[in-house]
Amino acid sequence: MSDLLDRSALADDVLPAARRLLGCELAADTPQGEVRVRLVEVEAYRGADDPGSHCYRGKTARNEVMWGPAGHLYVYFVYGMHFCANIVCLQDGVAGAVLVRAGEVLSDLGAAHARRPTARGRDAELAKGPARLCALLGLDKEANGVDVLDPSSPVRLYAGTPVPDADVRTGPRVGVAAGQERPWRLWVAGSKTVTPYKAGRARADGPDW
DNA sequence: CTACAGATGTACT
DNA sequence: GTACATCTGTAGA
Repeated sequence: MSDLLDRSALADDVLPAARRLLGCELAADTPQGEVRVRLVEVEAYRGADDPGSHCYRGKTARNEVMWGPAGHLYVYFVYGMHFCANIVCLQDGVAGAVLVRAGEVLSDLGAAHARRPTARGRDAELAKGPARLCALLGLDKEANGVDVLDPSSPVRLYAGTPVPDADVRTGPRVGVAAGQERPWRLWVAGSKTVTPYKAGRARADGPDW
């Protein structure tokens, strides 16, 4: 058990925020009890200069919370089927968020498998991928805008155990215009729960953290 | 591993 | 209408 993450860890810029979110623990109340995961893969988005961001074209009803204060959830529905969750970063009025892409289950595995039968008993598939992680934690449009740094919220973000620099890997994003190859995807080396597809090539030499 | 079908919100033309 | 801006599950090799 650990304390909630400090909100200031998300305030400065999306890349250091993403770096800090690795190793944090996201917990949600579900009918099967509290489900908790350790974040092992994240991806940073910043509205102003990222064509891949939902906010690149400005504020809409859908992406509104991404423009708000840090520490809230931005949950959106995609492809008519799936939910994905971001943790909002930066100052109120500035669009930025970190997409949570994968996690390792820390809570009861039986309950987790009951929530995600399509994992077919494979622990590594419980929360591998942003929509799977949302399904596991029960995050849907009801969770949009929730403050995960409020201890009374149904979804909470704990500081967890920081990941050493030596274990952090970064990769360029794919499908983004040339010149945007900044290491905005970060993951924990060696985790079996990281989405391997669209493999941005791993690099141990990140920016100067 | 690769391929593609899935069911349908959101923002665009 | 159409593409999709952050996909998943299943089938088949």
